[in-house]
Amino acid sequence: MANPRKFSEKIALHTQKQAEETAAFEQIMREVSDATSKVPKQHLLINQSLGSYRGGSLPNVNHIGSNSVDLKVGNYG
Amino acid sequence: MANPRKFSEKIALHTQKQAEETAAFEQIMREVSDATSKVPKQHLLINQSLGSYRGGSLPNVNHIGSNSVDLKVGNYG
Amino acid sequence: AGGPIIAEDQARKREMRLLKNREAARECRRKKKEYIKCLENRVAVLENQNKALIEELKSLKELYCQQKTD
Amino acid sequence: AGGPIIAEDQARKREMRLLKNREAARECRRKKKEYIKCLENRVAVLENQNKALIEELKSLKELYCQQKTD
DNA sequence: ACAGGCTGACGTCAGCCGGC
DNA sequence: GCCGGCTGACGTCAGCCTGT
Repeated sequence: MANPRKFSEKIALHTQKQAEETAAFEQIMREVSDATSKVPKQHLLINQSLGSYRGGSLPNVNHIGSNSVDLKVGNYG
Repeated sequence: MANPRKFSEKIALHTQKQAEETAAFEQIMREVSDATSKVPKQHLLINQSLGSYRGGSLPNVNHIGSNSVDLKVGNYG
Repeated sequence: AGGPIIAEDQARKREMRLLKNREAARECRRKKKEYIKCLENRVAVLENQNKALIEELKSLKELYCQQKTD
Repeated sequence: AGGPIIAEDQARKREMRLLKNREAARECRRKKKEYIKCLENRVAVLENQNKALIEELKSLKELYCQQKTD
């Protein structure tokens, strides 16, 4: 049941899990972003220029004909 | 070069990446654990009983003959 | 007699089975290939999310430690 | 004449190629199967690490927000 | 029970690419 | 150049599982 024989069901399970995990990932990223955007106390300092840089290059599985979806992560700044 | 033809090289690349990512994962987990173990200010309250519970069931790819290694994550409490 | 006629039917039955299984094998290979692509893509996505989560954890930890010294 | 002898050599050459390719195909199928298992196991590991990182991020965020109200 | 759909494994052919 | 190792794709056989 957890490991079906048909490839269609395996693909369906993986796409479903990927959708759920991506939703949870984006949710926690937004929550942390919202929590850190509210300045700690009343300091009001703009110290968010460096330290939160997200600019990694994407793994790029096949580079052509790989039907890759949702490979890059958004910028939750 | 990034996508070899031989299966041996593909497996080697994946195992290498997995080792690096596991090392980075364990390192950041230890760092966060050490940072949170030092009590904030001088409150000295033991409020770490609930909220940091890590006891998820493991995905269990094949349950037999899957040669799974490093499937479970450690408890960095 | 009716012997050769029955033999012809069995031969056609066999060819039908082979034809069906031929097309099924093609579709099965296609699905298997698609499944491998799905796994590779899923690995890439999880890899990026892991890196992003680690970076976010580092940033939040630094913020937490900095604020703890106040 | 030497015609049949050359034909025998070519036949043995062919059988040798077929035998070699036979064993190579078996090993290739084995490696492919092992590669798929590797991918599935890697997905499972990344999945667990992802969940653990998200939980750690939640806990640290709560600690950060709680301390921010002091 | 029995037929049919999918898949695992086999052997073969064709093709790519690195080394001689 | 050409030759040999690996792999992609094919058709076939055997086997499992489900629906009838």
